[in-house]
Amino acid sequence: MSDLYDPQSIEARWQQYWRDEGTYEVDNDDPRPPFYVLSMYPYPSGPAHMGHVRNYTMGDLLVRYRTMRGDGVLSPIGFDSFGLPAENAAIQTGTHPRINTDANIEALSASLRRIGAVYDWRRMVSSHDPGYIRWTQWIFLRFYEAGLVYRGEAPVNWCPGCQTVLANEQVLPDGTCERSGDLVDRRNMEQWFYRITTYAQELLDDLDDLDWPEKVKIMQRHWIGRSEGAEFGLPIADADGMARTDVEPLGVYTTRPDTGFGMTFAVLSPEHPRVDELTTDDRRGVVEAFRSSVAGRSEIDRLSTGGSLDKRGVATGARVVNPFTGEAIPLFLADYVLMTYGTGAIMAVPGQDQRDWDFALAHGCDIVRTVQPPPDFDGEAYVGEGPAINSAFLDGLGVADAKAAAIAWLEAEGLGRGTVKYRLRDWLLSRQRYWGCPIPVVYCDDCGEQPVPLDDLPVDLPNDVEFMPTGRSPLMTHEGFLNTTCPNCGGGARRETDTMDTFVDSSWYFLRFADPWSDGAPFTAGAADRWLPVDQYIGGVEHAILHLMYARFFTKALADLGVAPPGLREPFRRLFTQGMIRLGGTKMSKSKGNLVAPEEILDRQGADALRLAHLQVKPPQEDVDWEDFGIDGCAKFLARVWRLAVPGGPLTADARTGVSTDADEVIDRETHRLVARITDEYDRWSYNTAVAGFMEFTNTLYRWVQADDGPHGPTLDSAVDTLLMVMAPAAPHLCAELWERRRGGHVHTVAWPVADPDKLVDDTVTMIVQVNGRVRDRIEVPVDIDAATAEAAALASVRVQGFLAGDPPRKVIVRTPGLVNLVV
RNA sequence: GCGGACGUGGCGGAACUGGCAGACGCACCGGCUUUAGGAGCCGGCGCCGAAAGGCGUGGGGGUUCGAAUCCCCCCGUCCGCACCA
Repeated sequence: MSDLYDPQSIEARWQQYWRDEGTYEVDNDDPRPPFYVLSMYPYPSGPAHMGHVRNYTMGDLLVRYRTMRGDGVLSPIGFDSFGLPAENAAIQTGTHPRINTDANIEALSASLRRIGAVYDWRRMVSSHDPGYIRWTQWIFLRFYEAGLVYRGEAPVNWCPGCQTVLANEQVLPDGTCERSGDLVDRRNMEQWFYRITTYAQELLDDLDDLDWPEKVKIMQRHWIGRSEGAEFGLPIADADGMARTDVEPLGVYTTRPDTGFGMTFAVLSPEHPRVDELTTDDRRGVVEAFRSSVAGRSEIDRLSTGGSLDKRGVATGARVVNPFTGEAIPLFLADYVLMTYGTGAIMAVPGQDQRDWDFALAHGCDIVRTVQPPPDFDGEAYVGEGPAINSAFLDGLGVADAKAAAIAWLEAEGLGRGTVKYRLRDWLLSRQRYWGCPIPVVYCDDCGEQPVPLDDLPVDLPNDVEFMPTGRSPLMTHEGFLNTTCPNCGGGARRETDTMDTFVDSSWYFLRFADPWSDGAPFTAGAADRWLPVDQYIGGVEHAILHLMYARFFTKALADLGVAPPGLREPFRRLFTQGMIRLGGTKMSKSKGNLVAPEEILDRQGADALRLAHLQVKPPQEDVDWEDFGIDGCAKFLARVWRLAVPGGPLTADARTGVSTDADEVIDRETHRLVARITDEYDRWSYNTAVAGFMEFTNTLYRWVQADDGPHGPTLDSAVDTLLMVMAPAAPHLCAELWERRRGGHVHTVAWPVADPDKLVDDTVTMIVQVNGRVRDRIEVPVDIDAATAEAAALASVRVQGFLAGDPPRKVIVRTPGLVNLVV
């Protein structure tokens, strides 16, 4: 063994040790208090990139720290191994996705080990394991049985590049696919959905109690988009403008029922089922032309076009009756009214809605204000608070009161009712691709749609497939897969060829980790009860909506079905979102080709230096530029610790005399302060300052070691040992190696040190003396100094007297023992 | 447009509850080691000023004995969401 710091040799050795010894394996009957640390399920794209390193370094630090604190820490790992990249690669190279995926999992696993991240590898799962597929399908079928899955025709987002449909969440604001970047178009297709909207209210309410970044909670609230309003009918008007009683009224939804008296027209979505019925013959041609011009456009395109409103809507020729005023008002179609929100029809109130205002001007409709704007208001539509006007029985009421009164009136008249709507829509889970979890349903000519019996799971993917350059799923033409028997009648049937969105796989993996050996259920409720919810979940903010919302839905649904413990309402108690790594000002990503490979750094400076650099460079939750990383500085620091701590080294304590000096007391206090400080910083994710703490303490030790009147050997030894303990979660290899050489045994299994509170305060402190808030002197005083003595000491200062100019201070503020402020 | 985060030396950042602004690191400068250093150790390092001292946390105002921190207005950067009825 060399006495020089040689990360390569020690890191490989300890990585092997942790694996061989099973140091971080934890059983479900472990007597220690359970603590579940989880980093987000990675997609295995090959060796780890810097983003992985950052994520898994944070997680690993916590795993090791909590273990030293005495917890039985569950630290599992698995791989989100289904998905398009592997299938696209298969299309290009002809290699089956399973082969690439397995190789990538191996590569990523090796990377994680190389950065020193430790897991209970016995619990590893991958989405494409038949044993995992089985339970993903089992959950689907249980949801199916419970009515949480349905198949329905719906306008969907079709990505021509991916040859599949996408969930709304997977379409970017500019209307392109988040994966391929292709422009998504809109078509009607028969698809599978998870009924996530059943849980909309609970998903919203339960956010309040989660210890998550406020930013993520706000994003989720917005995505769920609860709104309160009223739904009511607009009677269809006859030629005289009178309400017809022989035709169903047109249902509209509004959040502003208080402005009903200002409704001067109404607007229908172009795909509304009643367009044909209501359009008058003279308008039919124009309406049809408008409808077909809108038909091909994606929802996002329709909602984000800024074009002038006269082109974006047409009159139907029909009129409806405003039930508030009894007047007949025109009915239009407009592209921005969507069939998928509310009732697909709106009442338009130009006085209180700018878009309606603009539309009214473009189409010659009346404008009536029903909320009194303030005197200085010079805008057009007024959306603020104010008393109702021109509104009969609502006049004078504020917005909230007027809303309530309007709803009460609608209900009393039998016209409508108060309602709550959500922006959240059901989760479209089917994908027309091969490399995903097959949807376990068959279609029988006689019995129709039939779920696959639970005992027949898993429905696995056939391996003998050919990938077409078109991207069309090979399942659609694979006779062996397609042909099956009906579980109901035993006759011939065809399998569903759609597979599941990969977000399904990541919606329950954290539960499987609790008991991956379970063979009678996806996990045992007891194990889930023990470990869940995850005490600390760690990942990227890019999953703020999709993954986290879906996982929350699954957890709630599984609990309600009795699969998960009934009290388990949320999967992740605490969430930490770490920042991303940029290079040259842009996000590092494979597609941008600006990746910095961790391997070179691991080869040269080692895993501990890379980990430390990630921790030190910035607060963990912030984005960071790769240019700002100080790997060399961290490597240099680690070598400094090595020289200080390695037995027989140039600076180690055994070279010193055994004579105790005053320095012993000082260094002992410093050591206790270090423990208190690092413990606090670890607890609040202040890893960058923790690294500063290691460095400061090391600098202090260096000065003492080289001082003539420094501490004696045992005191210094104890200080160095403590440094190794508190650094062990951050730089595990170096600390394990030095600890073993100095003390024997394993630093990661010793108890976390505890600071003696008495040693955290000195007998004296430096008291600041200010004159008019400016620091003028510093005086060393006893910690228990009283106010009068402190004031006297401040006034006695010669430096201070120079600023008082002989006059007594007008006012004296004393904050013992730290500060005296003299005001003149 | 709406929502959020943020703005501190040459650079990344620190200052947790209103009380020493600039910890720690990088870069730079100097010294030591008989000095081969891209090694090691020690020291310096906000700006102006010879000094005393003054000025300093994006800009402007305010609260306070005291503000990087709290309040108001403005400017700028980044990130979400975006014609949702």
